[in-house]
Amino acid sequence: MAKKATKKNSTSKAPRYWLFKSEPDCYSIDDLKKDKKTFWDGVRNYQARNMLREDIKKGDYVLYYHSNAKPMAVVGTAKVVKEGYPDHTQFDKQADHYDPKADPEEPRWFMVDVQFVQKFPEPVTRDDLREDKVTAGMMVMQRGSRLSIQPVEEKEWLAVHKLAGTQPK
DNA sequence: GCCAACGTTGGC
DNA sequence: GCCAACGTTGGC
Repeated sequence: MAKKATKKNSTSKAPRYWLFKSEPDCYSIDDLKKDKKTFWDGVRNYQARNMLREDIKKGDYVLYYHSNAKPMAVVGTAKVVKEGYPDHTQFDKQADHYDPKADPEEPRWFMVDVQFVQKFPEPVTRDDLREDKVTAGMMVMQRGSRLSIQPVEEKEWLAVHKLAGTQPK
């Protein structure tokens, strides 16, 4: 049944913002810069999966965060160029994130494609993020925040760019 | 290297 | 369905 046209449709209106974590030893902002574009494979957490499958839309903006690294920091940005589709590495026995229980008929794990946008002149470190009132409240700064895909607010997106000394693109 | 926070697994 | 054990993440 069709929804009433008067229904407020706030979800599809504004551009949306996310933070993607990556260990630079595994795949860094420089790798993305070199490749221009990549598929974001290997996410094996249901909460993150749901965002990849349902919430993250083409054109959304991504803060690129280096975890388990020196320094731990937001190091640049990317944008979503393809919405959620099955992560083929779940079926690949050779892959790091092979999932023996995954069923090709009903894939469990999803990924999106992201395109390089910019690398910040300097990384915005956790110390930097902690010192700014807005960015201090980001999910990634919360204790025990393990989610590898996180929603970001527009004001946080803007504040990170301010700290980076660069314009959002 | 340590350990807190979490998610997952498996026994009951 | 509970919950203890275990494994992983990820900051410090």
